[in-house]
Amino acid sequence: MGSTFRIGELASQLNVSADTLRYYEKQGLLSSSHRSAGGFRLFNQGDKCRVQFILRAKAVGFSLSEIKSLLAIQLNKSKKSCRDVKEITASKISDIELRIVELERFLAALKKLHQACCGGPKSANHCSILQTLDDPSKSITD
Amino acid sequence: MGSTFRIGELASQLNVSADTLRYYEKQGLLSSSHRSAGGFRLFNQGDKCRVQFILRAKAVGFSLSEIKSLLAIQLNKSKKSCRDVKEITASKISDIELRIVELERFLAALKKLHQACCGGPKSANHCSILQTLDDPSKSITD
DNA sequence: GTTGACTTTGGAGTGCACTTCAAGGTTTAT
DNA sequence: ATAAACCTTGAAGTGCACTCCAAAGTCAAC
Repeated sequence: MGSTFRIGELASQLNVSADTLRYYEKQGLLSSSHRSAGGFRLFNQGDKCRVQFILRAKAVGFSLSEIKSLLAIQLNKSKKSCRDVKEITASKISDIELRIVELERFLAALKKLHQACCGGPKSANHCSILQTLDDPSKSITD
Repeated sequence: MGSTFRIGELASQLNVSADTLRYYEKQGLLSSSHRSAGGFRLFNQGDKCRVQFILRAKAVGFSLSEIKSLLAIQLNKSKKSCRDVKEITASKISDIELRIVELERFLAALKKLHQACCGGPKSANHCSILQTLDDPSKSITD
């Protein structure tokens, strides 16, 4: 229940290196408060959840500093008001919604391409993402 | 119709720097074939579409080398068979589908958080992404 | 035909997210 | 008590995707 792990154990459980965890700590994404008598870092289940959150956030493309600000919603909880939280979340929500839309555009294009190709050994002259996806009227640039 | 632009014009049209376009060329994402008599790069509408594709792909999180392989579906069209294309697209499709799922998980968590917060000036003690999103049973790590 | 804005090249520098290294100190197993 | 496996720190190194620079060449306008 109240079990703790040393850095190597947590690292292997989460498929990251101990160095990476120390790096996250240095960047302020993890705290370094719990230590053994000899100075070894001790992590608990809550720390593990925190790291898992970081890894998931990274997997969907957030930078470490963005993740830090997401985590800060909780970290500075006594300092931030609900109004702040509502603002931060609203901006992240539209962020993510936009990315999902773009990803779905890609997905549709790739699926179209996937179906168009016969799958046979003939040359792929009629297969091109550019032809399938490109719609100059919809530019991503601001 | 057959109009061409120099690097600075294309760059400003697409909100990137000329250096970035040269960098893409150096990395093999753009060709350097069309030049003026004096050696200036000349881009056409097709090149512009290609860069727009690169920017969109980057925006959803593809690395330049991934984008290169996506573009290669077309570039090497005479060398690649439909079978190759079907393989490449299939793997990218499941890639993107996974990312959409993860993004939607985040989105749901953020929306929940957004609603939970009253939006008032009170402290945000009950607002935390970790509490909202975390489900240790669903790890993203392989 | 010269000014000024633009372009060329190669090479160096930047910020991010690690990764590796060296020289030690800690823990556990025997 | 000692070996083996683990941990500590700071600092240097890596790869990616630019970004900036200098010294030169090109182009359009006056």
